[in-house]
Amino acid sequence: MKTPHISPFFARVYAIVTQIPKGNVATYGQIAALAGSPKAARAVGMAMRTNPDAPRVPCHRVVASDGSLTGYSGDGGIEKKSKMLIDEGVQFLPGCNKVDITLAKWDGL
DNA sequence: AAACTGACTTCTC
DNA sequence: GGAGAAGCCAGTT
Repeated sequence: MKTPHISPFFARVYAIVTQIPKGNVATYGQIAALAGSPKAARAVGMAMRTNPDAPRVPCHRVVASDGSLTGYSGDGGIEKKSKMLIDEGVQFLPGCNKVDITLAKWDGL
């Protein structure tokens, strides 16, 4: 693996996202807190948008604070993202295009 | 070096 | 309950 010229914060975020267990999801705020700044949710989102290691970083496991799927520059957009989460075993709220963060939120190890 | 932008979060109406 | 505005962090231009 090559060393992409990314800032340490980005690397930290990617590491955290990569460590999210299957069937669970994490919020941007949670990742930001683990990265060292609980209010850097926006920066975390930017890291996902940059996503230099798309297949390596399960950015689809990262959702908003209320479980809403946001962003996803990949193919299919939110639709594809929700589909992947369902395939991973993440519970979704009925009638809403959001994940059941109440049950699927990552413990943060 | 300064200003703008962005896949966020939270409060208030 | 839904919509709008403000605040925050880090990166990019």
